[in-house]
Amino acid sequence: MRDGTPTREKIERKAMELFVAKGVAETTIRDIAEAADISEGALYRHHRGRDELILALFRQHYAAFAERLETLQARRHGTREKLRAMIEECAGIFDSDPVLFQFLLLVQHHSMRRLGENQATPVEVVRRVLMEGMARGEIPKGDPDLAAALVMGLIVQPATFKTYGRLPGPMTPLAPALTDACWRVLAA
Amino acid sequence: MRDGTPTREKIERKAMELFVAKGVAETTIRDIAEAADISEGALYRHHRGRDELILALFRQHYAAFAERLETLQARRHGTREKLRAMIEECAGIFDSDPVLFQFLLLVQHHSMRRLGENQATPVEVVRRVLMEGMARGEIPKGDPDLAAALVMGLIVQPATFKTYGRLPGPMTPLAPALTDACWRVLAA
Amino acid sequence: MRDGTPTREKIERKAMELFVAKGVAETTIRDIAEAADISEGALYRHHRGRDELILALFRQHYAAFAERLETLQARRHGTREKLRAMIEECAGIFDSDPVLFQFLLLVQHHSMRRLGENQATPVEVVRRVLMEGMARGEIPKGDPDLAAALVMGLIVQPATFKTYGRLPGPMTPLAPALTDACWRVLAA
Amino acid sequence: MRDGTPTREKIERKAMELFVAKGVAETTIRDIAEAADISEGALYRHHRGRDELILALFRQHYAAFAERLETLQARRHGTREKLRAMIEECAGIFDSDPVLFQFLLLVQHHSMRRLGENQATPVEVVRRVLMEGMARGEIPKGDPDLAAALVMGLIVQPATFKTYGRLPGPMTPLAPALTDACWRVLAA
DNA sequence: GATGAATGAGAATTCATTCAT
DNA sequence: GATGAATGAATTCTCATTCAT
Repeated sequence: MRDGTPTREKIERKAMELFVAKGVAETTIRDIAEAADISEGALYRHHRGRDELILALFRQHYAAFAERLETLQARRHGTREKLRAMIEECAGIFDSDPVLFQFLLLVQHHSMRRLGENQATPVEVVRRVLMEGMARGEIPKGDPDLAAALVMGLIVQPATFKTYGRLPGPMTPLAPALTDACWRVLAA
Repeated sequence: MRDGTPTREKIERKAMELFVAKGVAETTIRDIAEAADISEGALYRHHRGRDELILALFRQHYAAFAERLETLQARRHGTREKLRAMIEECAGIFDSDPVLFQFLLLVQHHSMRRLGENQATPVEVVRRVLMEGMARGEIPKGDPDLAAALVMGLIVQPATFKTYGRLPGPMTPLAPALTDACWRVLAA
Repeated sequence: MRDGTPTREKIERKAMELFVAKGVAETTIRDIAEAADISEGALYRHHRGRDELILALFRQHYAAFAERLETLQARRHGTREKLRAMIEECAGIFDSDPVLFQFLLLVQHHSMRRLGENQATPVEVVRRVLMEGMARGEIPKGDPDLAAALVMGLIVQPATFKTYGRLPGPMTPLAPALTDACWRVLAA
Repeated sequence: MRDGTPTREKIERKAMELFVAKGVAETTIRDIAEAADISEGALYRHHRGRDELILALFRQHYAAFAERLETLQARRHGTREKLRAMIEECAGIFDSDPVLFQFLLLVQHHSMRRLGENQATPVEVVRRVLMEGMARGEIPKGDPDLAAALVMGLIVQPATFKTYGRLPGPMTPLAPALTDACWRVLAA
């Protein structure tokens, strides 16, 4: 019997590419089916519908991304070192799989509202690292949510600039500078 | 004699509210007409079509916003002071007209690609301020685009957090802290 | 401005004809639009969707039918006379608007489940007339629901036979015989 | 060695249940396959297709039902006794296999049109019994089709009421009353 | 000037049936 | 013999835009 797994993967990969390239709302089922080289109807064997596909895609990668960051930070010691590792990872993903990165960080708004409470998120990981850093006295005490917002801003916005061509080249070489920037902001 | 302007303004205001609340793609002409309390057909007396409405809305406010920042910064002396004034202005808009702020900074991506080269943008203003600061030696020389990205990130991301309820309260009280953060990041 | 009422009426009349001729499930929106000589989309200005159209059609005529029976029976005195009038009315409708009659009595099953408690129904009218007849001692006391079922069966089944061609000719000439039959069944 | 028959029977039984519960048009191949715990494809090993399944189901049970009635009536003497036996049988089926009864008498309309001329039907049996009763002078002469319609109505409508919960309890206790009612109607 | 009915071009979805494994 | 993935043709529904009144 035919195995549907490769098809499912192709659908999801192509869907993500289209979402990033054209926008989620602008991408139709037909677009996806065409890109994945299957019929429109076939898509429904793998996902209940358009919305479910988007959400599944988002949840799945968002959670995986959060987990990668979590694993990385857990292996390091010291807030600065943890931050450095996470930023490097972000930059690495941006360079090796820009579609994924953009999908997670730029396409997100609509999906975020449906994520549910106990979904692991990259923001949560960052926030926790910073809170623990504050607890250990490595960075001055303050609002951990604000701190997380600042760190996220220092990562996401350069990525956005790169996406729109305002900043050239890969992101990885920028990682040390971003880590420095974060540190300066935090080490008030 | 009635003036068509109030209707036009009502359309645009309601459209913006809907774009922010539901998303641009998810907002229909019918939604807008209903919210503005006019018929669908009447909308076409004020705007050529849906796309034109969106673009007009965006261009108009984006340019006005850029101009406000430009005026503000021109009146100040010193990069830090200019930055402070611009951040305070952003925070003020966020607090007094959150719909506008969100429309400009969060709903934007799709429109941005069609903005055309010579459209004045807030990012341009920030970038120029930073470049001049570098030229005058007030901040260390570096990539002005990267510097602009970092500053924008430190403003936009906290705003995003506030929008999604991750950070409570108004934005204005945060302005000094954000200015500080920017300064630390820039004053490498 | 164009008045949509004639269109709405045309849609509903043609829909009913098709429902009776082909069956509800077998009738598509396209069928209806074609028969009513409008575009498919236009249908949605008049009804929220297919299901709502069916239900509206059913409720509206079912209630009107119940009301006609109610008015008729209220004007008469004596259970037998009331029954006679109602049966004559049914036969009259069957002959003058067979589509309506068939729609109400044959197409109904699915809709009946969604009718809601306080919907007036022909069955209720018949049941009440019989119950009052029992109270007044005009017919022997018994289960009014069973009595209503028997009366309905004596009307509906001949109508069904006529519909399928098993019984020829119009229904009105049959009315006296049906009234007699009802009376015999009830006057146990 | 496994026999394919149980599977076929399971398919047909589940299909009938679904047809009665949801309606014929609303029941999909997938529904049936799921209920019968087989794959969609496997269904086509037992039936040429959906329509064929429905028709087979109907023909088979309709004919069997007619035959049961025929056998029963043939064993009895006197029209009234024959009627009594048939009504008791109907009530018995209604109580022991309500799904079958409903399928045959309530879900039928669409299938009936395709039944073909020489298909044995319960209505035919009833009609013949009544015609013979008229010939033998046991009941007054009249239109045998009308008589059959009246008898059918007195059976089917109470069953319908029971199905929709308007009449409570099993049907068998009602059989004598229904036989009486038929007799009164016929013995004009 | 305004209205909202109507159009027409998709969009998502469903589903009987076929077919590779 | 069985499976369930894939197809393709409908089907329902949406919506920007036009147009008669």
